[in-house]
Amino acid sequence: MNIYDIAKLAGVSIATVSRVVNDSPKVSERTKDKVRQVMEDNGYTPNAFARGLGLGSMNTLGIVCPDVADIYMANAVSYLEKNLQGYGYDCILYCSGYDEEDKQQTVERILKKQIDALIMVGSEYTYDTPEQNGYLHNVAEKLPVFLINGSMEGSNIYSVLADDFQAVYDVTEELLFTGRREILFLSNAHSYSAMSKLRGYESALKEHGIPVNQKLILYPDNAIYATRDMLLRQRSLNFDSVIAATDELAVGALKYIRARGMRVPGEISVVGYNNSELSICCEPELTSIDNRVEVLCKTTIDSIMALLGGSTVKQKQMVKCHLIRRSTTDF
Amino acid sequence: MNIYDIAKLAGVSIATVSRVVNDSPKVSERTKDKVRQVMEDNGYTPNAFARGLGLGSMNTLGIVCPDVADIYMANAVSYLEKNLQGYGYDCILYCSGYDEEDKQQTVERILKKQIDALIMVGSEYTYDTPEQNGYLHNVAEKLPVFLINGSMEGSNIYSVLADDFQAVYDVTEELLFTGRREILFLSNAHSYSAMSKLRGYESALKEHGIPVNQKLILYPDNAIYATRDMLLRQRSLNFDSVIAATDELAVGALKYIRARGMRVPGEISVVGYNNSELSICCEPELTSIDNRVEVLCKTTIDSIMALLGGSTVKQKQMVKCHLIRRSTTDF
DNA sequence: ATTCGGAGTGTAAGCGCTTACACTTAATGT
DNA sequence: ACATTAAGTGTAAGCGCTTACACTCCGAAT
Repeated sequence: MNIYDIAKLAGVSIATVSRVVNDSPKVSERTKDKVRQVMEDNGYTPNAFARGLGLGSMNTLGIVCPDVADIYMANAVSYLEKNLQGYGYDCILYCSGYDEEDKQQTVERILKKQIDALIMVGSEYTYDTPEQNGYLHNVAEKLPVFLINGSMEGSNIYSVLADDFQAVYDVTEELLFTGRREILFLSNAHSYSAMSKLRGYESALKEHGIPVNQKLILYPDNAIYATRDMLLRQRSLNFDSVIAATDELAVGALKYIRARGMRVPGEISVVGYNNSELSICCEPELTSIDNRVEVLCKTTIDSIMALLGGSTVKQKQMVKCHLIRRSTTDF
Repeated sequence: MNIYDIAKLAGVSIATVSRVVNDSPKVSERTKDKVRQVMEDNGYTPNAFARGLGLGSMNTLGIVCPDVADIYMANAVSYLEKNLQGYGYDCILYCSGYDEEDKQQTVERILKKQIDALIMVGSEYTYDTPEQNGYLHNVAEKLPVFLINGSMEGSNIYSVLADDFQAVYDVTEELLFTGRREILFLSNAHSYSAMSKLRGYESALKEHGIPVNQKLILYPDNAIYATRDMLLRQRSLNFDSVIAATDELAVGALKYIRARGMRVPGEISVVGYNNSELSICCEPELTSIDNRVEVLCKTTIDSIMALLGGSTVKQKQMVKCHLIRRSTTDF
């Protein structure tokens, strides 16, 4: 059943059928009704490939993230998909993995699809050196690339970032104000946002004349047990508070603290990041920095729509984080 | 830059270029190398729409779930996407919401895309009456539909289910064996798998001569605080154990129990469902039924590939659950 | 009465690819 | 030496749609 069949059945030309499908104002209401009836009666759906060929677009975006199983990314993807619907866009999801090679391979796959724009969720897609940049620039040559929490210079590349630096700077200060001096920093990776957080931590310490102790900066795998076990393996590690780059890391720290029989926040304060479901699941409930995925995603969507609509768009936008105070801190 | 340009530059016909793109054995290696070189030099990517038009497929599947922000579904989607990659399939993700109307609308959107098969994650896509069936059958007329945790009769519809009935039956028995008699059952919905779980609970009680107390069957929203608060609102609710249809509900129960100052599992045992990250995040760590998303998804993928490969496939397959024993039960 | 213009519709030329079929070589068998 | 075949390549006809352009009406303007 194709456009010719419908045209024949409705007694019109294919051009008219096409116009009805696209709700062109050039067709009289009477004709529209007639054609629509025939389409409905025959369960006709226009062939998307053919439309894509003719129109040059199938109204599809790509969303890439290292892994949707990660709560944070799942939230982002969920928000993006649900809100892109309203604009008539569908989303192809790519889980690229964390591995450089896999990420590149994912990009190859994406290039083969005819996508209108690409959204990359996660600071894992930030690169400093030109060689690393390479593959993303290849993509950007063909379609606009939007980085959420990632940052990269380049034409056709746009980033929306949380102000992680400031958020960690501020919370570090708060910990200092409540008398904490040995603040353990748990990072999840060497990604852009992880680095921003770390710099926020270091800057605040320096600002207040506290030397940065490298032993207090750890990089466990981003999982609860992995973090707990790594901490348990450390010999003679003393700290009176923890800032973690994700809630998983923070909960891992809580598990460690519990294993050592210490009190939270009495002996050790803990601050998590992302304000995920984990932060209200654990005991005591976790003070966590909310980097507001929804706002990040909303901003990104607005930019995409503006760009696809022909407007020009800011290449870099920043969103403030919020500190959500719960029971693992005494401020 | 299209196939004609490449053909001209390589000094061959477009048929040959096409054959090279599709790695046809009918082209000599020498010609392949030459054409590939030209393609590479010019950064040529075949137009996916045109290929789709010609081939009748773009190797794309649809994945629908109510909401990827839900950890359980995020895990499923993640597994599906990562493993479908290897077969050369990309996935369009649809978050349908829980609302009937929204689900229907999602299906409309899906029908407009040219997809090879549809995977629906979640028992929310189960229907008993023919009228409700309607819209899913419409889809199934056009492409094969695979339900993960859903169940529906119909041609071109395939379901892969966890044996939730047996899992809950068994764990209910275990609770009875350890002397529990007032088992609170927390359900998340009236979906198919939720019903299976409930029937498992009721059957086990009946089997052991314990009357089913309807007051002990509750349906909170599937969120931690919502569950806790609902329990706090109940007057004179006594129970010595909890079986929850999700980990969120179970953690909500834990929060309630803590708020009431009771001990787990001493005074109250708790069993969750899905064995998600939450179950190792909370305190004490949660005994949870693992319905093995990976196995469900793996089974589904195998079925899809078999079907698309032309084989016939079982319309209904069942996967056994595993009980993961942690600290909220004393068995 | 005649011209003009706009509304509605049809014709046909793409869009960029796949592939059946035809064709050209060159190798093989007799 | 000639028929036969296989391997490699080209030609052209789709695939199902969009849309520029042409055309036909018919009412309004002259």
